[in-house]
Amino acid sequence: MKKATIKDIAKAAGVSIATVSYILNDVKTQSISDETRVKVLKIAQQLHYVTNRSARSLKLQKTGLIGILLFKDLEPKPWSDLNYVKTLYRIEQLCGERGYHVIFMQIDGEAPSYDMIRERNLDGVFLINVDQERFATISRYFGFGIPVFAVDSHIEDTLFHKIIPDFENGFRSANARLGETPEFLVMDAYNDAELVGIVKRRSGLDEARIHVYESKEGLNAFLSKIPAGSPGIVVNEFLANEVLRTHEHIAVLCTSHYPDIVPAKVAKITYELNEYKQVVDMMDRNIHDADYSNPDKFIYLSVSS
Amino acid sequence: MKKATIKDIAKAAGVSIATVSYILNDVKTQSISDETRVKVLKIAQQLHYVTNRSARSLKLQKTGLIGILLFKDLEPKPWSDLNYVKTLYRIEQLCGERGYHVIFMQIDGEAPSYDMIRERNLDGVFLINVDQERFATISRYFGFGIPVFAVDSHIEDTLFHKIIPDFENGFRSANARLGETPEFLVMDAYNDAELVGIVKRRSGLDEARIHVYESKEGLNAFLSKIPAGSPGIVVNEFLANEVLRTHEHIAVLCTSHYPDIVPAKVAKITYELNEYKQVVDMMDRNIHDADYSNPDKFIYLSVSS
DNA sequence: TTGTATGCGTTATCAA
DNA sequence: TTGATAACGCATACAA
Repeated sequence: MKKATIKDIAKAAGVSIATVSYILNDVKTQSISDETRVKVLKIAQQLHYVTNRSARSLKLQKTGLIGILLFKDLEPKPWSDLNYVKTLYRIEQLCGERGYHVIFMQIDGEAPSYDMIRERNLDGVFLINVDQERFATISRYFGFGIPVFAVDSHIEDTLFHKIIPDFENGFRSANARLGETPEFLVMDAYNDAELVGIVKRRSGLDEARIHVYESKEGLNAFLSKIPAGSPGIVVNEFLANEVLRTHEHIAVLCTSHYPDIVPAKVAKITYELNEYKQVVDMMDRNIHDADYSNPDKFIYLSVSS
Repeated sequence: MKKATIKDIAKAAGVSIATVSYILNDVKTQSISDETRVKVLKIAQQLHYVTNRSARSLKLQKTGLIGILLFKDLEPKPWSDLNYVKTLYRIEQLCGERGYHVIFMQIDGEAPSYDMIRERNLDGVFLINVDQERFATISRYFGFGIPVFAVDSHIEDTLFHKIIPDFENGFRSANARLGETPEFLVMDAYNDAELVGIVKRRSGLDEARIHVYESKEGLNAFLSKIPAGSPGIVVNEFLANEVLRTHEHIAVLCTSHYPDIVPAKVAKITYELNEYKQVVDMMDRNIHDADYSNPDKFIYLSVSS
């Protein structure tokens, strides 16, 4: 049993292909008699018609496809997957609500091929965890006006949009929750040196008081030099439990969106995933109006209240 | 700057469209002079030509698209995401190596729309965590000969392939590692009642000695009735740490592929993700030879040695 | 209010 | 060894 096409519907209804297309797409500039409209719609349903996206894409030069490219960590941390998957879920859901379908692809190894992006004619792209170097390579593959968003990455580039947690307000809230000025900061290494620098600067703490996580041993060595009871801040909830063994007076910035793993009594700053709604809307507009350009190149995930 | 097409190459090279297509696709039945071949290939590269998959799909009636549909849990557990994402990564990678692209979609809510499957003409589909009921609905959407694989689900259906951990050998290894007969079993509730039943039966333990996890409180109530020191088995590494507080003599079946979260001293049974290679190969063959049919409807992830 | 005809970029059949 | 050309299924400008 082959799939029904517009032609099949037209034949069954005794009308032309064009008429069927008008009705199915609800084209406003055409006026169709109610009689033929209901007839065609009914037959379409009977034949289980669905539109063939390959054909439609070819015709419209729009595929309705969004790429989510995940750049794998060089040395993966157990928790990074959780962060990424949460982002993936959120974006997929929002794209789905707007009628887009999502192509998911991991970027791995030294010389990955980005052909997919051009072969599939993606309407928009999200890059998760991209670092500066690979970004330079990949950015040559589009820039033909398709909207690109970098998530959890900091890119020195004025052309593309970036989405990162609002560290500035995050630290402000953390300080407020601590009640006193923090004396140390423990943070994740991320994938990208730029992003680490940003977090460091936003924290307002001296370099000497900041520890970038590499290993449990390194972290413990750092903590052993901090007097017990000193107030501190931890960026990334997955590092919090380790710190809590020795230092209880901390506030945690839950940048991985899994606050539940931190004990309830600890001060937690969580982030909204709601900003992605704006982001996907922005992308949507960008796709429809080729000349739409938005000056907000930075989108910050806001601190939950 | 518009994207170059075969036509552009043909014009630039002074040959016909057909010739270019033959060369690019390396069609064996055609013989092409070396001269034109290198000329065309060179121009194609200069123009940064990539094939337009919409057009190719339309013509070939094959899209090179594999769907991975993730059925969200009704009450999600924090660890289930980790399991799913691991599977997603693995399948995407294997599909990518074989030239397929992956469409990822979450299935959620009461009345999800499965139109994507038919609109995009997927070449193959993986269902993750599907339950019996939704499977019945979705199975009507294909069955037009496209290969379907159910992962981490147990479906009463002889038409489709299922992939689940090899519980039988898992329990056998666990028993061996314990050194004595286990006296209790703690396991995850999964999404699907069928799968729970399977695990229970394979364990060989009485119903009264089996606890299906619902909440921490329930688990602790169950454990409080088990004498300390009794040997037991835990299915799913994410439950292990909770059990370990009171019962140390356990063996853990790491069905979520994150064995690292369990302390090193504990007996762990891990599963291979290698079987997915066979699975994707099977799918690949299925796609190319429409009449290929494989009798092995069950694929078990094997226990690591 | 409806129909005809063209083209989107490919692949593949047949002819040259 | 190459080239015209007909589909694939759809959307739409233009005719009727």
